Amino acid sequence: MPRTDCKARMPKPKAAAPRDAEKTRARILRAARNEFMRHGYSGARIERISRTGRSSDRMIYYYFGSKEALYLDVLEGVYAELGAAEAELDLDTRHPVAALSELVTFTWHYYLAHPEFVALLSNENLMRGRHIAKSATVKQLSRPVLGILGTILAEGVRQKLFCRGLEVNRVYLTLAALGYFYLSNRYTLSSFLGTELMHPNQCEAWLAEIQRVMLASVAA
Amino acid sequence: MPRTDCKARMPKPKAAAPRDAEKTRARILRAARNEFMRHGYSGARIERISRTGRSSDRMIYYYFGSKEALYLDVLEGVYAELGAAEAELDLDTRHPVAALSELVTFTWHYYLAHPEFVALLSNENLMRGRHIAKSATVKQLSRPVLGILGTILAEGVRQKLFCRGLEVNRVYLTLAALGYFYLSNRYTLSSFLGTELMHPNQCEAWLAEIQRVMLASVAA
Amino acid sequence: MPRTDCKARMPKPKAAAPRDAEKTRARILRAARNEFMRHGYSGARIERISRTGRSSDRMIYYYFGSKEALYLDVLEGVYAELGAAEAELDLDTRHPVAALSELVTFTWHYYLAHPEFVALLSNENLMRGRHIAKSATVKQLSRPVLGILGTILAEGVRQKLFCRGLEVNRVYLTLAALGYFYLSNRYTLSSFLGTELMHPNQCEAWLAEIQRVMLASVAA
Amino acid sequence: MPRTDCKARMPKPKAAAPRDAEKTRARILRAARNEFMRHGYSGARIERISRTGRSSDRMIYYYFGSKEALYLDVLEGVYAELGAAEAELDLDTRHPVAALSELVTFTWHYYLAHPEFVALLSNENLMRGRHIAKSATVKQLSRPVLGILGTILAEGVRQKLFCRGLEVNRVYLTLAALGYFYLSNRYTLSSFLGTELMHPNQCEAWLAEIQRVMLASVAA
DNA sequence: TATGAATGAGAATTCATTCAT
DNA sequence: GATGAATGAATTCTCATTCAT
Repeated sequence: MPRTDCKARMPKPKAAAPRDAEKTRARILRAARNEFMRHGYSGARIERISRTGRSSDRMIYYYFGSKEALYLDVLEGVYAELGAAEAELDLDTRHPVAALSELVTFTWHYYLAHPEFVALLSNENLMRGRHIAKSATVKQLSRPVLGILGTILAEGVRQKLFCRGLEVNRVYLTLAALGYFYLSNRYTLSSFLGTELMHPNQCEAWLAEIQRVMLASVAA
Repeated sequence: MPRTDCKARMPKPKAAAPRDAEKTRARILRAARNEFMRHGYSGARIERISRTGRSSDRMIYYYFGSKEALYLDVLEGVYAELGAAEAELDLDTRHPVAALSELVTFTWHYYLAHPEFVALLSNENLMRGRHIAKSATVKQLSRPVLGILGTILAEGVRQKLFCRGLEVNRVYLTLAALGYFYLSNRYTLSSFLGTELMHPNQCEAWLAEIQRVMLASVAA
Repeated sequence: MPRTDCKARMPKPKAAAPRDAEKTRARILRAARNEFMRHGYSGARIERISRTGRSSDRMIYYYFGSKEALYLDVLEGVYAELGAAEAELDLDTRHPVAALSELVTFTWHYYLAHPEFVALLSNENLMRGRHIAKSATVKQLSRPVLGILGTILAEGVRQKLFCRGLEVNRVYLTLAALGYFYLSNRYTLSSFLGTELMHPNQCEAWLAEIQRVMLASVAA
Repeated sequence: MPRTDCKARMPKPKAAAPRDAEKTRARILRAARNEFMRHGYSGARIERISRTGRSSDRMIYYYFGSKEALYLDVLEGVYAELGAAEAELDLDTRHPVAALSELVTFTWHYYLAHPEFVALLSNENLMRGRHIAKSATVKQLSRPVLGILGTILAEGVRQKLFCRGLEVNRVYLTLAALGYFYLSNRYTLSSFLGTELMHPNQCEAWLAEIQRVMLASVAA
């Protein structure tokens, strides 16, 4: 039982006394996002969050009320950001192949750049969507991506580039699955496949593969 | 007083105290698998496991030594079972399309029938593969599937049914991703897509879609 | 209902929950010292400490982090107190015999008045100095006694009262051994010798004996 | 939380199946002596004893009944051995100085060769002689040393080599203290004095010092 | 004579949360 | 808006000990 870190309260370390509600709240939220990503809901520790966020346990309760509420806030934030990013997508649906390709790229890069999104979603699913079911906010968040994809597919069919009978939900599922799974399961996959999946070259190659598969699967 | 049924009860009212090491160990293991699946590593409770397994906390430590060791044992078991199932696959590689299709079906049904496999793998990845990295056993387990798939692809190319340049790892990733993601993320997906993904019809339809995508992606 | 004395009691019937960190910490430390003295490290119980210290198990971890850290804190405190007491010694080294005699008396009385010092040291030695080795603090504590004794001996030699060739370390060892052993081993000794060693008369007599032996052993 | 040693019960390691009551008992006793020496009563672990003694927890209860009874057995053994060794002392009391010197040497070497004696006695004292008080056996054990020492002192006085008025108990206490303390407190002393007390040279020198002090303290 | 399985009481430690200022 | 002190209910794990064979 080595004494690596000293957990005992020492008299007044006093590092930063913010006095700025917004910033404190934001720091906590950022720290929480990181903590929940790394450890999941059960594994996350209030104390670690408050420490990382240079605040105190007490403040977390002051601002968020409970661990669960904080978690929900994080979750909603992560969803909202994705929604916002999707809303900014400006695809030229007149060129369905290019548009689809761009959508694939966007999705992949989003997952890649937002590991916390992937981790939090996986965690939420592990908990059988317990929190997401509760969140009114998440349900109201617009996820325009299905609409966009629908438009692309329709135009593709009209231009006889894409085959008929494509279901937007299924195409989206394929698109998401190919990007998400590669990242969410990278640890066990690396071990199984013996490849360093996160190496930039590998990532690029995988994006190309997703593109290839997606196009093949919708092609007329 | 609790209900006393016809047969006279001896002074030991204990639920079950069988002097059978193998069975006790197995019951604990089964209970643990279920608990870790439902709650992840951190959320799992030793006490719940011992209760479900009709044993005691103490016996868990007697047989497994620690929560972590128990978790590892569960993980290894789940892996070993998949390996064994894959080893029993008997595909006729002379017909590559049918063989690939069967492999897809097998994989999908395996995930579907073994939610604990999906959940435990997701959890392990959430923990950044911490435990799997430690397990010598898991690394030694044979996963013959890559070999099988390689043979199928080679034969497909030889018969000019499949396109050249396919990488077995990537094809496998696609195959796994399409099945795994649908199930691992069903809660958030259901909420987002507004579909009841686990309805048998939906499941069947999704298997058909995986088949379609897979074939399209390897077709010559 | 517990006795309600004249002053009206607020809803908190708790024994003592003083919002005074210093006092709480001190109470715990005192209780711990007592507990470790009585039962040694392994035998000591966190729960007993928290009860005696009118606090809670939780607070012990709040302030000290672990049982081991608490033990170390106690040990350091006990050492520090001895160091402080030695530092206050004001011996007139011009009269070496009297000074030595006073030092003997001081040491004996210190051991006698601080059974926790004797017990904790014995316990620490039983554990092969495991904790003391870790403690940076203990090593830095000044124990001026060797210096003082050195001066006394030198002056005694100069005045031809003490014999030449005395080694300060050995003289100190003798001095300490004679006092310490009598107290540390009093239970087995009482049983063996059939004397009530802790009777005040016996104690006084033993001090006289130490004086006699010490003087005889340094006399010219 | 590293998994250094595997504490889980593995199916049948089966190393040695003694089938010799006496030997098994003896092995357990030896292991117990070692364990109690190293860890004290509270710190000692039945399981470690059974492992070291190549037996099982169950056997300890079979032969000794309880941890406490085992401890007592060890304690009594250690005392009995000392008594036996003292009984074998064959000092020529006609030469009191030489005889005293021999007794000193014997005592010192006994302590040096039997660290378990020193440790167990210290531990017993830490527990305020709780067990020794209970043991009828220990009380009956003859410790002839006081008689021997008495004879030596009387003869020394008769030969005008030793001073009058010496009390055998006190002389014995001095003798024991000087040897015992050096060894029992060697860890804290080493740290304080900065000497490697257990180095053979140091040990020899200390024996010489004890001789010197003893002679000086009894000399006429 | 021996053993593996089982147990209950307790041990240290953790954690989210609330109180008082 | 902020903080340090305090808490109670768990939670993992340990330990001496007994049961059944």
